[in-house]
Amino acid sequence: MRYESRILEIIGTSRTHMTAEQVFLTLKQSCPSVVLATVYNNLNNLYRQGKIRKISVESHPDRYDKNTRHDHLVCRRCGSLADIHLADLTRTLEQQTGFSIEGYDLKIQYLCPRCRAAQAAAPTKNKSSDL
Amino acid sequence: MRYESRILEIIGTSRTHMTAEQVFLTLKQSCPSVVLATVYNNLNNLYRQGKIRKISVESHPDRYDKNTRHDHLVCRRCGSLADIHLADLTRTLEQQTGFSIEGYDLKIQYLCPRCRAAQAAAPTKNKSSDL
DNA sequence: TCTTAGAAATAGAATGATTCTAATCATTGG
DNA sequence: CCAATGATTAGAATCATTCTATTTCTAAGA
Repeated sequence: MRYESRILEIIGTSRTHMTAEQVFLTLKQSCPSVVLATVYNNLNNLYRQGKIRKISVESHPDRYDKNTRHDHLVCRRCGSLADIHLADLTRTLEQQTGFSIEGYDLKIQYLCPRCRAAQAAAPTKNKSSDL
Repeated sequence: MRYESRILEIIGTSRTHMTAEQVFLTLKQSCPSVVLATVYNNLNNLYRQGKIRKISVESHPDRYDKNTRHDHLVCRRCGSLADIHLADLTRTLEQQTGFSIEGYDLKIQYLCPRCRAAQAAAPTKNKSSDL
């Protein structure tokens, strides 16, 4: 896993939620010979090892995020993701479900500030960008 | 939207979380001429209208579910989904985030009873079935 | 140092899910 | 009866992701 640490670094330092493609393009700058499949392999390994998170938003490619405990705000209009740190629910959920749980994903749908503004101005439909 | 109500009915009465393909196959029994693209169109419309839910589990095709407020248990081994009714967090989340929120998705990772048993018996890796 | 086994990376084809495009088919209002 | 509009169909196209086969590395022994 020659690229693992580099990929981990890229994801760890990114302020956005990158797709495999974006990770690939970034990595390619320092390692021009790397190939997309390798990035997928590495991302999957890191994910299986629990070192990164994988976030699927309907109708968007999967995104990867550092593994610190936090939740996500998802804009229902442009699909953009924002991190948010909320109280940990693990305890509560274990009590409520009666299961031993391994984790959870909480995605909150809202209208991001940008889309809120856009919608106020003109109720158009567009796909965006800075996820 | 000739098929909308029928599709809504199929999803509403299903005890499982169906993929577009499964909805298609079921619908085809009563409407043999229907086509997969139509099912996708209808599902997307219903989803946009907020009449059904769309659930994406990494590495599995999207699944559709009735729109009653509930959460999901996702087996990290076989990807199966189970419904669970937990207390509504909307209020709490609005308070904590400071945003007006439109909804949320809570997916709890666990090991489903079947996989728990399988793992106890033999720690094999298999993909399963009854989502 | 040379050899080799196993792991990882590469290239590119293949797959699977989903969307798109264009053509056809109702249904409704005029 | 005739557009006009919107839904459906067929099938191609796209996009993300995985797979297969081949090659390259690397590290451990001989």
